[in-house]
Amino acid sequence: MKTDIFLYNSLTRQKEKFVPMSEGKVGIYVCGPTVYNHSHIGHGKSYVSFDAIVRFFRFVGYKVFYVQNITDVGHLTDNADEGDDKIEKEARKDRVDPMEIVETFMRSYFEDMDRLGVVRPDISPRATGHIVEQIELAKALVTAGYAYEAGGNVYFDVAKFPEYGRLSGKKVDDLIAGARIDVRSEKHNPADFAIWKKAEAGHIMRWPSPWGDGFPGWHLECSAMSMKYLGQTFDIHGGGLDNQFPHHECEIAQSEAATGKPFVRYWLHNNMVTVNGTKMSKSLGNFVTLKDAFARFDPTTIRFFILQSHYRSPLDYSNGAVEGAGKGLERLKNVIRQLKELGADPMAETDFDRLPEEPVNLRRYYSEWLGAMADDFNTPAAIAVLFEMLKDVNTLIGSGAPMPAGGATLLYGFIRTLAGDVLGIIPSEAGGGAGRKDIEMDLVNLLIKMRADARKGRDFKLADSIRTELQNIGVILEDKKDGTTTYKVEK
RNA sequence: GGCGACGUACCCAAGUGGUAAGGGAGAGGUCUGCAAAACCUUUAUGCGGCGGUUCGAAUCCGCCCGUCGCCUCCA
Repeated sequence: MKTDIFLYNSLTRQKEKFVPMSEGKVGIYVCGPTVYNHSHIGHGKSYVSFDAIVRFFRFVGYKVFYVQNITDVGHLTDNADEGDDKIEKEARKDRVDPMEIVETFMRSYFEDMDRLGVVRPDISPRATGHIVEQIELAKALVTAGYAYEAGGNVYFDVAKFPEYGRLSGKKVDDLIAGARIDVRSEKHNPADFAIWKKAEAGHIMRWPSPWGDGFPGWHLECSAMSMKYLGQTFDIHGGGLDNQFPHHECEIAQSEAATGKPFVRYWLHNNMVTVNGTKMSKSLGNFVTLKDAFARFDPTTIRFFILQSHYRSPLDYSNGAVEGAGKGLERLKNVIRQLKELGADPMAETDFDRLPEEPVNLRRYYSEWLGAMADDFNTPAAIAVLFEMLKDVNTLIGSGAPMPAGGATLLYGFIRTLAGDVLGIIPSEAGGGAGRKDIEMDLVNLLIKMRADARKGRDFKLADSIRTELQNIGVILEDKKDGTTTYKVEK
């Protein structure tokens, strides 16, 4: 391992040194989306954050097994016990099969994540694909006396699990005191939550079970699937802070009651996104979808914006803030472009064990970057280190001093690895002159040549006209010091 | 009402006991036919307010003010 990693464990409310269960390996489960709508900027923050975390673990040398579920049944509109199934509700509205809704939005989700540069999980298990496992878990809980059946529903008996509330810092008594009027008298205790729901007549998504036709409760899937793929006890469970209670609390209760073993060793929770200062939520209807954001900003800019604040800090989304981030990112991209022009070999591997201190002190910058990331994945601090390094690189390039042999390649590889491979904030076509191909590229180059001729003849009126007209269709020309002109395509 | 976070320059945002990172914007400069872009320099004696602990606090403690979140679906 390149370094020890310290992370903030929600369970103990303090930073702890990460010690894996199995040397060199780490198992991570992150709560995935319920696929009944397009993903919003909050999903973006959550999955980009965990993507950076996973990438960093891999960079440091861990073999990571990353599981992230897709919720395609059981998530109700009101809470774990009441309301319609979110997916089934959408399906009714559109008069389609629920699985069509699932398919549509699951694809939409992956499409958005791909654009954000989120590396796909190793497994994306779906709740409907694990009904058997969920029924088995429910049966085990009933058998062990932790759950009971009532009218075709199965509830977890919170009173039997004294640890309930530990993760979120809540007391069952307080919950009961603050609970809404309990209309379901069949529950032993108002705080009990459903692990299996009876399917009423007309309910589309249903499966046979020992308690009659029904469907699994939302919390149950994460227990069943995480333990199936990662074991009864595993290293890291992540998710949004809003799921800490009740979702994760319920997962712990179900899992530990069933196995008698600790469920998760480190809990990681990312903070929420607000929009112009207020919370974004589906019920308020003020959420910004990622597709909305992409219509305005480059996905890499969104990713950069997200990683410029800490995953445990709230993030306020506003056009101005993202624009500012985008301009900062341009500097990074520009350096990449310049290093390419200086002949950097993009394929060369970087040896991080043998970094030079001259002419840029890469050894020091690497050490600082690594320290920031290892300290609870402090991506904003890590990015700041990269920008400090950028200043040195720019000074070096601007000084006109000869670049040492392999210098451009080394600097390029350094940035490429830390900013690109780990943080994912360098788009794959970074710094390339062209954003379009073939004939369009040739046409632009033709116009550039015509403009160069006009300038040579001091016909600045024509030259400026060409520049302006190109700008009007989104092609920005930039005259270089050596007399050449490059262009970039505006998003 | 219960629980928990947070409040750092014009904006965004690191920093959890040793004397304020980074980005944007602004200002000055280099370059340029001009422009754009790029690059360089610069911008908080102070970290919501008032007390306290300490040789020393943005960092710890107390109170107050303000914002946000969870307690009901949400990443």
